[in-house]
Amino acid sequence: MFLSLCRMKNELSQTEENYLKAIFSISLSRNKAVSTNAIAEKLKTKASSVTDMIKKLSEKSLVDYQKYQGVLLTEKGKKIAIRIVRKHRLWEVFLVKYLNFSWDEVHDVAEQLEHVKSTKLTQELDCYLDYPTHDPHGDPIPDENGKIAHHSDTMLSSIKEQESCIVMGVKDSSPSFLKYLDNANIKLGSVVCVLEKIEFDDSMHIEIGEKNLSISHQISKNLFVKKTQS
Amino acid sequence: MFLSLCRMKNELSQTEENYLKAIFSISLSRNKAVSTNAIAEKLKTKASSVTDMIKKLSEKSLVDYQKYQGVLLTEKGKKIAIRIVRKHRLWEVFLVKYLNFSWDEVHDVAEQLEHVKSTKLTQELDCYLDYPTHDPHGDPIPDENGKIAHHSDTMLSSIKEQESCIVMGVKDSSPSFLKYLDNANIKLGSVVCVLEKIEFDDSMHIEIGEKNLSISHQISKNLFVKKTQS
DNA sequence: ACTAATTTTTAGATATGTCTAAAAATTAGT
DNA sequence: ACTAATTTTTAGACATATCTAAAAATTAGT
Repeated sequence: MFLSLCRMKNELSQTEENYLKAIFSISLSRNKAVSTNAIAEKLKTKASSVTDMIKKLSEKSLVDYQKYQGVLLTEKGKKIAIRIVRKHRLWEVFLVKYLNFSWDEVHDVAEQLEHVKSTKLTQELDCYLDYPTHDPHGDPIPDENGKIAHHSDTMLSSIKEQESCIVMGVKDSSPSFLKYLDNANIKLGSVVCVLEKIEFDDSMHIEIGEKNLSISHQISKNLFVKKTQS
Repeated sequence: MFLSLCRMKNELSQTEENYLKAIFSISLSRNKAVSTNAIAEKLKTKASSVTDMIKKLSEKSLVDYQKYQGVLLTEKGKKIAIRIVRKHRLWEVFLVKYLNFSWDEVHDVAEQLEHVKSTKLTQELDCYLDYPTHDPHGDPIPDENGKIAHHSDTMLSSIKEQESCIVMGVKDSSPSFLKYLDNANIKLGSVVCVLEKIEFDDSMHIEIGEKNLSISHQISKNLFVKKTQS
């Protein structure tokens, strides 16, 4: 018996899945071929390891690859990547909704849960959670067919003085940022009014839930918002 | 960097965890050192692979091992094995209770979920499920400190004519057996009355929920029961 | 107690995924 | 356009976990 179980069942290893996810995630921002270095940085590994893995994924027709030219996911690869993102975000919803996790705690556990293989599990979880469209950070959850509701792309930093908006998601979901938001009582759905913008450092004064607050540019440029229709 | 992530965090690989679980499971029935062959058979691998892994586990003080003499779990190893069993069974309860899995479908998925590492996850899941004491097959779920409620050890086959009992668990939890039970409407908690025992083939006629049924010895010797106090 | 059968271990390979260091190709600066 | 800097790939190792085949130890039969 020379084939591993993964190969026999046509299943991917966790590592392979993580590479696909990383390539998918990077190609969302820059829309051209993804560089070896970018993948290495994302996965905290070395470029040489990435080259090796890319060759393997290329042989499985999950990525299009030409030496020195970076990679792009094939349709097949993209489908798998989206399926993993879907599972990751569904589990995040589950952890927050039912298991008392806060939004800064879910990531590491969801990173593990996303690799559990069972179509029924994903479907039933989706149903149990009542088909959520967004995860606890406001990121959209792909549906069963891989369709992704597109994200708000307006940042709080671009809102003008005296305008109001609703917090739709976070661009940075590092625990430190999320804890800051918790502390400032900024949540998904919070209504924010921009009172004053300081030209000097791009910070702004905002009103949120009866309270006034000063936030740095670093904060405002990491919050996705939707302008309120007035 | 020569140490893998697992080693740095003092975490075990899924394979190592599966070996501990297998050794634990085997040592429950025969209470002496567990043979290399028995482990190999349980894990569907080769004796030589088992020897290699045992050496590794022995170096980590998870098993006591002497060449040619089989292995026993150390306290530390046993603790870890029990923790994995606990996680496995909690997930089984979750899958049946909330995700519409039947008792013959849960095993493979739970085998994957049991390796997810997060103390908080296990604790919160336990709480969410309302601290169940038994999994869907009637097997006891170890508590947070590793205490295991001991299992009923009476088999239906040992019940005398005209005596009644309650189904407490299954010894064999293969899908085919579980599907048979579903079909015959035999569940955990079902009240069974033994009407007649056939000496020739050890089969028996039973009454279950207003209906009469004939079951083979193969069935009756795989059902754990508790005699009803009358 | 001595052979025979079985079990267990060792030795040497294979496959996956990683790394370092050096070579090759690409991109950027003048 | 030509060097210099950067990026990417190759080559060779290493660690984990597996296997086959052969050797060693144990157990069982007479």
